[in-house]
Amino acid sequence: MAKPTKANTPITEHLAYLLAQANREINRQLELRLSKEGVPVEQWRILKVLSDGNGHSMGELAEAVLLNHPTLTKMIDRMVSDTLVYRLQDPNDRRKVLMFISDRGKVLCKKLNSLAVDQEEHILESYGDKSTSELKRLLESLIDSSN
Amino acid sequence: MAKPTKANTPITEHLAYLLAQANREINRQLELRLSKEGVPVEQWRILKVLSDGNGHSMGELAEAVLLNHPTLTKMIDRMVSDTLVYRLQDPNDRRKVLMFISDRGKVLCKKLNSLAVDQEEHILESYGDKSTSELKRLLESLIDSSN
DNA sequence: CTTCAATTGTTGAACTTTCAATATTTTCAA
DNA sequence: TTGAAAATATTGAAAGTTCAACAATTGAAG
Repeated sequence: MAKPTKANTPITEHLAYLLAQANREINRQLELRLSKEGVPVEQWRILKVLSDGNGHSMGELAEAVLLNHPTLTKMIDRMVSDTLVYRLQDPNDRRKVLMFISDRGKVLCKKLNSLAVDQEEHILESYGDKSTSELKRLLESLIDSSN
Repeated sequence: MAKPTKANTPITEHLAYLLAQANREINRQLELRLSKEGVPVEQWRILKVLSDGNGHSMGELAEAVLLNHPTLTKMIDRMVSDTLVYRLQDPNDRRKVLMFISDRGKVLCKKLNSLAVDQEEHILESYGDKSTSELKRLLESLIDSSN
């Protein structure tokens, strides 16, 4: 008889797959709401990170919004065109560029936040308070354990 | 005093963000392993779904491997070129195309499976048995509750 | 039956992302 | 202090994805 292994496990039982599936679904829902303002999820993330009012370098920002470097550069180009954010050279380290949110960006970010909160509330309703916070806890700890 | 809201919640506390972050990290690890065989994660998923030996229509497959339709068509084009899979018209419904895995595809799939199992075991080690199964359970139930 | 709507899959154009190479500035060791 | 290595951001070409339109087939209502 063959040795029992995990090799033939259906794909739906792999953690990597479940994460991809859940992410896809939740992201789709969020995308749908944000599309009311014509903004991709990544731009919302950028605005949200910048909305502390401080300057953030491109590297820092790329890490925070889960984009790699060249992709972020080009997305920021678009957002600068839309005057949602602007660039300033870092006076302390002239290799760096510091990104700031504009007034227009702040206004948009507020609208987006409330659309996103809508979604979180919708999830809470169908999925439950307890499951949600437990899931968040486990995800955080998974991320920690992966570094 | 301003009404307390969730609007200013840091992005790192949103479920959508945590999912994206965890997915990105786990996916990156898997990608790294599969790159030993020069295969993207999506192709592994396709091979795995087809490795039941049955024919699967493009629509069914797209759903299962989390790709949208045109993207799958073009990825399958590449895999047909690499003779990992092949197309047959469905005799019962000639709108449909049925995809099958080739022998070469089966051999490759086996190698990929063991690379993926490696990863799952690595996660189990650092993250723990209990957390992993609990996380899987919660993800499944989140996906269920989103339909 | 016949015709019109729905389903299934592909295609081409537009857009986005990625990889590798580049330019600039800073760091640090000799 | 100088020169090599590291860090930071951008660019251009190649590759991939997406959107909208299309083609083919089936289903179903009149």
